[in-house]
Amino acid sequence: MKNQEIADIFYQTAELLSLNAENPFRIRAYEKAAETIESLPESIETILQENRLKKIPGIGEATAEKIKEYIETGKMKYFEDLKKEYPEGILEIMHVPGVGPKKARIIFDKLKIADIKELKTAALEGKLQNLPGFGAKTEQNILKGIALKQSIKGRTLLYNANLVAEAIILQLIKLKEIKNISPAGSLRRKKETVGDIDILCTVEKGKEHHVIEKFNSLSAPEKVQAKGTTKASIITEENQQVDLRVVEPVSFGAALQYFTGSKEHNIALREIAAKKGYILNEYGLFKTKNKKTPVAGKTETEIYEALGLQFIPPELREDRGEIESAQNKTIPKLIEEKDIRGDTHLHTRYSDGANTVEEVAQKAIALGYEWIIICDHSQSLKIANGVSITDLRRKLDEIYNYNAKYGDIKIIAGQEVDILADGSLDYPDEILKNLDFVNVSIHTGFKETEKQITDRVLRAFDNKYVHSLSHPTGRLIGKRAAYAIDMDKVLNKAKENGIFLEINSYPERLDLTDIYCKKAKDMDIKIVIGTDAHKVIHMDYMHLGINVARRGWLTKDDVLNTISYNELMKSLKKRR
DNA sequence: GCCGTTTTCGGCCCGACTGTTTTCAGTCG
Repeated sequence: MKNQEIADIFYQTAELLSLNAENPFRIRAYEKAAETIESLPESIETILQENRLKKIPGIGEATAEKIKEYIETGKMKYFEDLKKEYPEGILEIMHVPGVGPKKARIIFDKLKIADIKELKTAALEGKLQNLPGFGAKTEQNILKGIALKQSIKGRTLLYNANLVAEAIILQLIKLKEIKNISPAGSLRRKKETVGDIDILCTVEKGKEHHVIEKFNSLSAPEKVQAKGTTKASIITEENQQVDLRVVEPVSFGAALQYFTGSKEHNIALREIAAKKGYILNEYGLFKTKNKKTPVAGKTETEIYEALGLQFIPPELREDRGEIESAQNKTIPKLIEEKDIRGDTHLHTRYSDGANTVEEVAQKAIALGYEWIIICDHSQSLKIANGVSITDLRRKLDEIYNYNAKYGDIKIIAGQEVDILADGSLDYPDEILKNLDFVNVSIHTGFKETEKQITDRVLRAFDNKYVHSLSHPTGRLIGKRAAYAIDMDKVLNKAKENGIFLEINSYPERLDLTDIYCKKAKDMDIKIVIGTDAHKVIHMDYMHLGINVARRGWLTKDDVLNTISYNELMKSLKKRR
């Protein structure tokens, strides 16, 4: 799949064009093409082969040609030529907070500075403040920006960002001036990683500064990035940037909508507003001719309704078809936490889990579950204390006895079975057939070619005892890329053989991703959500899997965790 | 560069904050 490579080239093309002060809409067109390609659920090579490039919204004559050229030759001449105009480090300079294309260009043109190191030296020597449009303050801010860039985290796992946001909201909510408070931005959209944390609150007019002051006091004074009457920005101890926006209660819905984004979703929404003779901003929806009295603004729902749209859940707001769907009133009722009746992927002490079968069962009861599936690692995975055949028999006995003795929860006997190098499974069929649930996965050979890995998985799918593929792409967010796997082929075979795909809820996995969930749904492939808990406390990660499912447009009916024990057992026996 | 039941040419989302300026450009989200 060359999707990401091509998207990255288009992103960089846009940045280079911005240095040249190109037509901003042309720049935006490249960005839009990049965003679209990045979130395609199929390989762009396939789309090219089938001559469908120009059917993709945002891809036109020029970008289609460039994609074709890149796939066929491995190069894109237009981009290569643009790159030659500047030294490599210039984009890095442009990424310093406070420096954009205009300033980067001046720095390069006037001082021939080509990387961050030189930029820092020049700032320390006072060489920047005399540049046109620069001053002493700009120079200091650039130094601060360089330090910030080096210290601040990139994107943070959703799970961790949530903890930071919750702590701040807990502090702010004590203020009596605050009427409403809510996370916004990618945090509210439940994106798998979060850049800046956005928090929105409403405050009666005239009292904003109390709130802003309190917010700014939550970080070291020198880490306050901005403070106005409606907006402030700090860096927390965890080096996490947090932005607070303050609006009046009458604008809560409009502001929540606006600051939740995504940018692309909002742009599309405002285009619709303009066509209907409205203007949409963070204060409300207004008639173009009367910008004083809003038509809507208190709630998000009334804004969407005024635009002729169904309410769109935040998780879907990525401009990936949700607006058309809302126009046609076909936004699905997304799965919710309360729909969940069980967890499909739990480890115990039989392999590398910290708790006993009984402890896991007790936690599941506390969560209100009806059933759980215990899936420990299989025998060859020594590093995770994979379960030998002898121990597996003991485990099955224990589960059988538990179920016979207690009626409080149904424990289903499963295993997470390794797919070996040749695509065979880590237990023989006569063992597999005793398991109620066989969840296969890859833990070895991450560096193999796409064909090798894909073939292993496809061969595993041919085993009639297999039910599900766990963490299908193997990625660890921020640590390890997905292994090379042809997801189109995997999805097709899963469809053909009735194999389920797992959303692994572990904070750094979240694998399947939202995009493939949507694709699986469209192909009518069922999804299972497993927390992959290695301690009972990890069983609380279920909501993270649900976030992914919701971002992937999944309803209750698309996910097997929502069905009863009897229905589940019936569907597990289908293939055998 | 993309796009089209108001258009194949002329549009393309909107506002806050900061710093360098004397009314606005650049950056950011």
